[in-house]
Amino acid sequence: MEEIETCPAQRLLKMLSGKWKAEIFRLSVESPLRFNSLLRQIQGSNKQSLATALKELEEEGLLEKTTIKLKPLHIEYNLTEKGKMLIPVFEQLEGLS
Amino acid sequence: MEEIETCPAQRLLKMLSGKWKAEIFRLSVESPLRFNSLLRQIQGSNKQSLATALKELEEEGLLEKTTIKLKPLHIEYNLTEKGKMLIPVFEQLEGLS
DNA sequence: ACAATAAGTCAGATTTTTTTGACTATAGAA
DNA sequence: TTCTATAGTCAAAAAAATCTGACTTATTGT
Repeated sequence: MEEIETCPAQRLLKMLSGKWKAEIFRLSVESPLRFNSLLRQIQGSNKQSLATALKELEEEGLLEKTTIKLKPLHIEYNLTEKGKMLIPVFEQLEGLS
Repeated sequence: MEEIETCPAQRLLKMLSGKWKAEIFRLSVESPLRFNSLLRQIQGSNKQSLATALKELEEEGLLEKTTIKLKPLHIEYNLTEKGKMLIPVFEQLEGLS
């Protein structure tokens, strides 16, 4: 079903809607993310949902996935430039609470 | 099921999540809202969903419902002070798109 | 008096999101 | 070589959100 976009902020809001995305985003501001640590950090969450959220955040261009080819060869998710542009919005939001 | 709140911005984000809330919020910035007009303005929406969204926005303290006891006796929804505080967040969000 | 408009509610159906549990593939440690 | 960790995927189930259509009650307009 095609959704027409009427409200300009809606797209951005939608980007961060979903049960775990805001939390993932917040943690990504602090440091690079790794799948299994996230799973442990965000209690109540589950693999599938995190995997989906990460994939979507990636598709939206807020996070980028990198394979670190060092010592213990692993995968990292980092905020992109676009993602970083959202930080002030979050800060403002937090200022209101 | 009890949800624990970890991310500070999450509550605010949740306030405006839901298919129609952002749009309703945006329209409320422009002028007071009336149920049936909203229903006509927001194409694709439906009574039930709008009723629920309005009720929730009210509970969250972003909108307030007033019965206008004049000429054609009707009901209006207006942004509260709290609601108005969110305007700059929306503006910032729109600036990014 | 009669029809229309406003502002809903209610139950049930449909859709979307989120969760569960089982399973996979690769790397490193003991 | 066996065990553990990482980083997932897949199908199915469960839960949450949204939509539909019928119905309501009060107020206006004709």
